Amino acid sequence: MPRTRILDDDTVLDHAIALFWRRGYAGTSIRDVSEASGLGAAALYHRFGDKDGLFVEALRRYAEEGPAERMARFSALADPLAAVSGFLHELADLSISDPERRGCFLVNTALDGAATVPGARGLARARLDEMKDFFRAQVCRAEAAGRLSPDADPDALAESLLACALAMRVLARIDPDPGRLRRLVDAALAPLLPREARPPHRPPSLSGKGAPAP
Amino acid sequence: MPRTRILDDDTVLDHAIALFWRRGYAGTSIRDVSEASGLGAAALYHRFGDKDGLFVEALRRYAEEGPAERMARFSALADPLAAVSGFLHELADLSISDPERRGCFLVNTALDGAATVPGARGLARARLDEMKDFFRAQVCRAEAAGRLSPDADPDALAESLLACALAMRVLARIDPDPGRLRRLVDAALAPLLPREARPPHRPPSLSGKGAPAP
DNA sequence: TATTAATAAGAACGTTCGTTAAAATACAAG
DNA sequence: CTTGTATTTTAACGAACGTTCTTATTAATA
Repeated sequence: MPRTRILDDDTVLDHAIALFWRRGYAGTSIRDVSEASGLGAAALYHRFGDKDGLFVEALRRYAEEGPAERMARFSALADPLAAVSGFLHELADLSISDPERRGCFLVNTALDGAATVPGARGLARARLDEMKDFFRAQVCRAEAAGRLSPDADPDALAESLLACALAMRVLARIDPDPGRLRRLVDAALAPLLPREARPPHRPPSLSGKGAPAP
Repeated sequence: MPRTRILDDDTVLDHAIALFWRRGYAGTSIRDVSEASGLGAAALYHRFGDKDGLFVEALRRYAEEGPAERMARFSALADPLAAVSGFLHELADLSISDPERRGCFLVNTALDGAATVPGARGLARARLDEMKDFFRAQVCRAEAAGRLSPDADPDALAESLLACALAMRVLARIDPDPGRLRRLVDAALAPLLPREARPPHRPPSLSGKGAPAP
C-alpha cells in the first residue's frame, strides 16, 4: 500500500556516513545530510527518529561494512599470521590511499567530544574490543600451531596489534606517510615472527651509561 | 589608563581548554566559554577575535603546558632510556587517573572533524611531530651511549614510541584500563631494552609456512 | 475506482549559533 | 576633576540549528 521510497535507507546512511565521518557529529547538520542525499529533512526524521538515531545507524553501518567485514575476511585465512599481517597492511593501504584523510569513523567518533549520543561511544568501544578479540584469536591460533613462543602472552600481543591499528588511524588523519605506516606495521608484526626473520637487534654487552661502545 | 581586566587571558584560556577538550570545537559555543569563565561573550571577541582564534589560543596553551613541558622535563634527564620510559609511564598514569576520560586535547583536535579552523590541525600535527623528535633524540642519545644495537633504526623506534603514545591517548578516551596501558608501554619499551632484560620469546624450531609481509 | 497507509515535501516553530555596534565602566595621567 | 583609553556589558543582528506540524503524493489492495 505504501508509497515507494525514493531512496533506500542504506543509500541515505552512506551519505550520512560520508558527512559525519569527515566533519564529526556536531559539525554535521540534518540539513547537510538532507541536501547530500536529496531526501527532505522531515523524511529523515520520519525514518531515523532524530539526529542521534541517524548518527548511530550510520556508525553501525560503517562498522559492519568496514571493520567487521575486514575481520571476517581475514579470519577466514588458514594462516593466522597472514591474517594479522594482511589486516594491518590493508589498514595501512587504506590510510595511505585516502586523499581526504578521514581516518577511521569509529576512532574519530570515540574521540569526538560532541558524541554525547547515547550508544555512539559504546558502539565504538564494542567494535574496537571486537578488533582486539580478532587479534587475540589469531595469536592464539598461531600459538596452538606452534608458530609462537609458548610463553608469549596473547593478550599483550593482541593489545599491541590493536594499538598499532589505532595509531595508524590517528596518523591517517594527521600525516599518512606511507613509509611511516608500513614501518609501524612491520614493528608491530616483529614479535610474531621467528627471531631469524627479524632484523638483528643485538644490544652491546656493556650496560654502563655514558661510555660509547668501541 | 585602561580599566583593569577582571580575568587574565590564561585563566580564560583554561576555561576554554576545559570545554573544547571535553566537547570538541563544534560542540562548544562561545556562550559556553563565556558562562564558564564569567566573561561576557563580547569581551571574548574583543580579546581573541573570533571563535577560531580562541580555539587556537586554547590549543596552543594546552600544548605548551602539557606535552611541551613534559618533553622538556624528561629531556633533561641524564638517562635517555629513563626519559622515554618516564614519559610514556607518565602518559599512562595521566590517562588512567582522569575520571573524565578526556584523552589528549591535541589528538582529539586532530581527529575532530569540525576542526576546520585554519592552523588547528597544523598545530596538532606540529606538536606531535615534536613528540616524535623527542623520542628520536632520546633513541639517538641511547645509541650514542652504546645502549642500543648499532643497526637499530632511530626513526623506526621513534615512530613506534609515538604510536604507543597515540594509541594510549585513544584508549584513554575509550577504555583506560590500567593494566592494558601499562602492558602497552612495556611492549613499546621492549625494543629499547637489552635482550636479557626482556621476557624470553624464543620461537619454536619448526617453522610452518614462511612469515608473511615483506 | 475508491480506500488506505506509508512516504515525502513545504513551511514554520522556538532556540541557539557566531558575531557586532553602541553604550557604560574603571583606572591612570594631566 | 577632567580627559583618555582599554575593557566590559547590554542588546541585538541574521543565519543556522534540531524538530514538528500539516499537507500532498504514491502505490497496493478491496
